[in-house]
Amino acid sequence: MPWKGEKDPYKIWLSEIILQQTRVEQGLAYYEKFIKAFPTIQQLAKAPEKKIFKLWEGLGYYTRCRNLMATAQIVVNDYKGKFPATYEEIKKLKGIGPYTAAAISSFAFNEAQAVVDGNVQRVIARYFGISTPIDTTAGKKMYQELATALLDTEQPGVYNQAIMDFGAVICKPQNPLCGECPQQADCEAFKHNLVKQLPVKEKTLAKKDRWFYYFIIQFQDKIYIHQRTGKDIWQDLHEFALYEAETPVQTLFQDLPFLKELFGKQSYSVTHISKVFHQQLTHQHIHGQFITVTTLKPVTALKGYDLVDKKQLKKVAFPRIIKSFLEEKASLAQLF
DNA sequence: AACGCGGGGTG
DNA sequence: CACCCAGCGTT
Repeated sequence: MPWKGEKDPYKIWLSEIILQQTRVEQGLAYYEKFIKAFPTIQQLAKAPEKKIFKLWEGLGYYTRCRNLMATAQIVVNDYKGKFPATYEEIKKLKGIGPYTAAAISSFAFNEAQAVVDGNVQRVIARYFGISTPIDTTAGKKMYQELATALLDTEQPGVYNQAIMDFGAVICKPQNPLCGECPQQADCEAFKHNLVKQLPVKEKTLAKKDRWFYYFIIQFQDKIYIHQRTGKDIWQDLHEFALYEAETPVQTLFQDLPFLKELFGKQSYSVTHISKVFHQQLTHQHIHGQFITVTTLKPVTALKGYDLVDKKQLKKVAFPRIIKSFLEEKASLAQLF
């Protein structure tokens, strides 16, 4: 992995933000794209938002991207482009919590801060046979304290790297390699046959279904899109005119009140209806359908929307379900 | 303290 | 299908 042994705090920071709740194999290509496009934090700081979002497209947890841009600005403007060098200063930056601050300060500056991520929690819970849930305040405090006590303060960076690698390679979530584990004899979970049950997590959230109907409103060779705001999913990504329903729509699309209100007395025609697309999020299942509507005049009721040429769509960052639709053969045929 | 945020791999 | 991933910010 290109960030192993890396000492440039910019590169370490970028890799750690990308890797938050993200598998190394998934994040690697994004890291390489970003480093290639923005070799320094100065170049990242002056890049247009749109370009950065487009590079982040598909990676998920999009507030990470906005925080990335904010932190690049802060480092360039308030720290003269030099990344702050202590845990406390680093942790003040946007999108950087205890884990990321510990990672950057130990890897780049050799500060004695213990990283606690999912790997470390799992290793500690098993090794010491601790059943305190990892997703509670008491649990987080306990694992952080233990990790801090275990830290090799002479070489914190190497130690942090090692315990995370150990968790990722040997002490894996499922089917850990206890047979070849050098710590087997001292592992409380192994002794008591509790490896499979540790670590303990307290809450499991229910998954909910949502039905999204995207109206691709075409006027000449242009389509209305807007950027999502608010606290819902896909923060800052773009989308078409959205009608969300709590249950699947049963009526004919051309009769939908949503459309009638949008167009008022203006005429419109539904020219294409896509199949139903699906996107699985961690706690939501999105059912999405795309309805193409053609009109001869601009739609004044679409406030906050941009009328964008179809050819420009490839420069815009969309959620995966919209990207899937745009890349599907039938969609390409009817839209372009 | 509880909750929400993505997309993808694994068994 | 359930689980989890080099977590964080908001309420």
